[in-house]
Amino acid sequence: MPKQPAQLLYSQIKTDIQENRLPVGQALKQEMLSQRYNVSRIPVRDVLHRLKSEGWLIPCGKRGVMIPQLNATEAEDLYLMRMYLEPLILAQSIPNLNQQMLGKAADILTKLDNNKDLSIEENGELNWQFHACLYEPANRPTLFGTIASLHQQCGRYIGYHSQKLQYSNTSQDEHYQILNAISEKNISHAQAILKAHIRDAGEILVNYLNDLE
Amino acid sequence: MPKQPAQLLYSQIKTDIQENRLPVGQALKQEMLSQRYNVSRIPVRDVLHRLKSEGWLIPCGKRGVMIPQLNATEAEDLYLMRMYLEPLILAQSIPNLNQQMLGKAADILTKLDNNKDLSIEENGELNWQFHACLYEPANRPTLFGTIASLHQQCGRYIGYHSQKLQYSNTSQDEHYQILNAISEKNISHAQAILKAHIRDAGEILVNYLNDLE
DNA sequence: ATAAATTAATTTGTATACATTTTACTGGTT
DNA sequence: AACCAGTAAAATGTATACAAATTAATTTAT
Repeated sequence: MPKQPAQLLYSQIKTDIQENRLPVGQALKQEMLSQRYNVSRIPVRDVLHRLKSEGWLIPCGKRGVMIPQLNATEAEDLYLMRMYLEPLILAQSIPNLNQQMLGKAADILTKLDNNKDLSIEENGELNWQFHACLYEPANRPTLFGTIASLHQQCGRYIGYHSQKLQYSNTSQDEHYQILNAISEKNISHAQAILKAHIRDAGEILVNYLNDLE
Repeated sequence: MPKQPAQLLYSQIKTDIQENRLPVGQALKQEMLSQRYNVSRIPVRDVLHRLKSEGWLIPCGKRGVMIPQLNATEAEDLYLMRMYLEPLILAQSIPNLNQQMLGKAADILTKLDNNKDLSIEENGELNWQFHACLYEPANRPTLFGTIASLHQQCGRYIGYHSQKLQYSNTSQDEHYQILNAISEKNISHAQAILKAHIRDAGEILVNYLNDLE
């Protein structure tokens, strides 16, 4: 999908952060990265700034940036926000949802069921696409954008630990339940299941992160 | 406060957007901006990217950016999110709040009362400082960061129209009510007032924006 | 005359070179 | 031995120059 060289660099660095191939907790040197990926420092700087604004990097010292340690409180915050914002947009989406969109969502779930051996990123991407196609009909670009950004940030946590977390089975069950409630246009029920779905995933992740120490 | 040249550029461009000194709805040319502010295109590019990620600019065509038209739906989304997120962080903050912090908040309200002829930015900045000093004790950097970003984006709307909106009086009343509920450690009451406070401000703004057409 | 295609222009993206700032180190003093 | 100052090294920020891409204008064909 990404064709421009800088877009590629962005994906590469993000993946390398997600899979722990870059040093955590110490300043990332632009020179080092530009050599590693064979580009000049200019696109590196662009990407670092972008990743910082997206929460993948945090300030380090007066000017630098670094990869933040995984942190249970941050994960808790991310899921807390999702818990409250996603039911909001779902409520606005349901009146606009048609059969075609429900079908599209169902197809994504089928894909998740069938391809059991998806890579971390592919799995996360499909999961997001499912949620996204439920939310897009709401026609709320700003709300949608914030939610998308929260999902992105969750990706940093999910990605690396998904092997150990493996809550995908119960997660899929809940996905189907949400879809059922939506097709019945039962807004408050759909909201409740969605909220519980996010809370469950968040709790598992937060507990896991707390057990690391 | 901003000392580095690029930080200055960032503030300048943002202010010029807020006060309508730059063309809305058409591509912002890097060359034009670099001449206007007497810097090279490199820092201009940095600032444009940053402002885009913060919602002050949106994509325009395949590569450019532009200043988005003020939009009632966006304003509604921003206030909707604040309505749900700020009570969350307030609940986590109240147990940690001490007298000193309450005093600091009260001082800010006094400043808002006394200096009736504050500039748009100063007023908005004080308003944010009041909210921020209530939320910081929660020790929730991620949640806090998202809320701060939402306030920033609201600034684009408030700033330009605050003369005509002038809801500052009722807004100040609510500020004091919130502070009272907090000092009594009545979490749910404080949350309810805060939520109503945000809803009121949002409704006034959204109605105003809708009347523009 | 309108629409498609090719070419010219404008505009953005990237590399290299240089200036400024920050960080690390060395040497001297208490 | 610890701490501060001053200097050297490293890293980031910025300017200029050039390449790639997009947008516009012009030409050509139907």
